[in-house]
Amino acid sequence: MADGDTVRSVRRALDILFLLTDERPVLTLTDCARAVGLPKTTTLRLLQTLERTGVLWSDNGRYVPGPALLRWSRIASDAWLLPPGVQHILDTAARETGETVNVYVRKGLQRVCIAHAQGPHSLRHVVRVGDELPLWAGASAKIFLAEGPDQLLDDVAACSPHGPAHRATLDAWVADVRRDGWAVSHAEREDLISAISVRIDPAALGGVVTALSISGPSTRFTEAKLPELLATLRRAAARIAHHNAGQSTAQPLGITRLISGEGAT
Amino acid sequence: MADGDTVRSVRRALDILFLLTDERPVLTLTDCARAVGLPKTTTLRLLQTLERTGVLWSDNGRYVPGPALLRWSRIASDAWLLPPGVQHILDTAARETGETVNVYVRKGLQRVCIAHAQGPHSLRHVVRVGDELPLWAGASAKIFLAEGPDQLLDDVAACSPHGPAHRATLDAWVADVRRDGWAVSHAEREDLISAISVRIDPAALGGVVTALSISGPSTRFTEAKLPELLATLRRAAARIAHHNAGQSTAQPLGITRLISGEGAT
DNA sequence: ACCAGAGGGTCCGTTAGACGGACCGCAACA
DNA sequence: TGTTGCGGTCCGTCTAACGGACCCTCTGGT
Repeated sequence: MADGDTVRSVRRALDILFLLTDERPVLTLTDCARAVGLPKTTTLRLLQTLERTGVLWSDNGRYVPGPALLRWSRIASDAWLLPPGVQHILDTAARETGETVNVYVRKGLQRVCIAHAQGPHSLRHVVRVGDELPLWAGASAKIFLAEGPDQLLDDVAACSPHGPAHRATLDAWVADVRRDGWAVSHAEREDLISAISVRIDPAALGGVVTALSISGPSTRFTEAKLPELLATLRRAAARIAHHNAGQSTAQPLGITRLISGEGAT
Repeated sequence: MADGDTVRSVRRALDILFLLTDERPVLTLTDCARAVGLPKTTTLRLLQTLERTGVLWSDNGRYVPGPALLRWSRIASDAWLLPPGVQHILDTAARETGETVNVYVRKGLQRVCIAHAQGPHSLRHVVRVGDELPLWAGASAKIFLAEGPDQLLDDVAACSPHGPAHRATLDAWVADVRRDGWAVSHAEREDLISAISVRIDPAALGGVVTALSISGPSTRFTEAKLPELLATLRRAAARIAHHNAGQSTAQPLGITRLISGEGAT
């Protein structure tokens, strides 16, 4: 499936929707057009389409998130077993440590951020929900590698920028994680960034392997600080597991098998 | 702006996304194709487009909500000043009364459901987030009419199925709401359905006029039951207002002026 | 009062890209 | 071993998305 096998106008419409951020939840025609690099006419037509379907609301040329997004919000949170209370747990951990807290799941040879909270530090590591990161580096990547089959290690090594020789490193990481129950990374994927990660009990999340991580500038992730970060991390992971176990109304969702399923995208 | 001024393929893609519901968060190609009435080929192309952008995830022909929906979830909730805790308040009210609880805002000559919770009764009134209802009938409609300018009453009466003569009824309703602070409706818009509604303090919601309502089969909305329902409703409205006032980090959002702005769609 | 500039929105001829019928391969089932 | 139902691919047709030119309004400047 080449990229051209997708519908251009739909891609463009989604590009526009992706312009929405926490910081700028209001779009204007000209801003959109500039940002997505399309003529105003085309942009307007897409915005109007989004508006008429309730995805956006508009008035006087200002476009804001519409109720359709709220509808999907509910469905998506349920499907991902991320009830509202989980966000509060993440926020707490972010406040306690001052750093960025992220939740990842694996999708094929990538890990995807499905929830996050940011601490107060002005120098912070920013990963947004939906962002995809590789598996060949990073603290949470190691969690997934340790859970996956050997085949996964082969596949990841194969597509690693360090080449197939990276496989030995992966094996060492996996051994560490299996021994310690947690993982740390310093400037592996990106300079200056460190992270520490643990697994959330999959039993509480429909069997989906999920990694919880705290990340930030390496200068704040010293050996001396790690135990404290790890403690916060473990506490948060336990609270999430407990929180979900509480409302065990959680039916076996389609997503369960889906995410754990193999097969590189 | 005629309907033809919107992009067909985008409309179709959104139609597919609207197939997602709480009950059926997993889509398959053939199901979608049947539901939206399109050839499999076209449907597949749209699904693939949604998948490649992270809006859906797929594996073995099963499509589930993707992380992009989670990303928007966050943004939409913030923009609408509906932090996670609000849902819990609605759920509580739904459990206490056994009925359906809805939150509406006005958009032009319509009211739109922006949040809801369902009670345990198997016979229940179902309104989903994003659904648009008219202003010429219904308990929460009366709340909005009482808040709006006289012009609004004219416009609503003009498009009412009861004809312009309906204007007198609207005036009477408005007088009732302004006197009592709440509204009730019995089988006004739809047979067998009753509802009771109050206003949530706009000050807590960025100045947006918002109606909170409880609705269900008329047989359960007897005169004797109304005081109890009203008490629950008022308590929930106060809790929501208080909850939002608490986290008054709520910056003045774009949506604020937008929703309160006049102008029929 | 007048102009300049920017922004939202409309019109319409062109053509590229979305469309969908025919087809394939696979798995379950009889 | 034929049949059905499903997810997915191919490719010629033609429609519907595109975008340049244009208009209107509002705002700020002088």
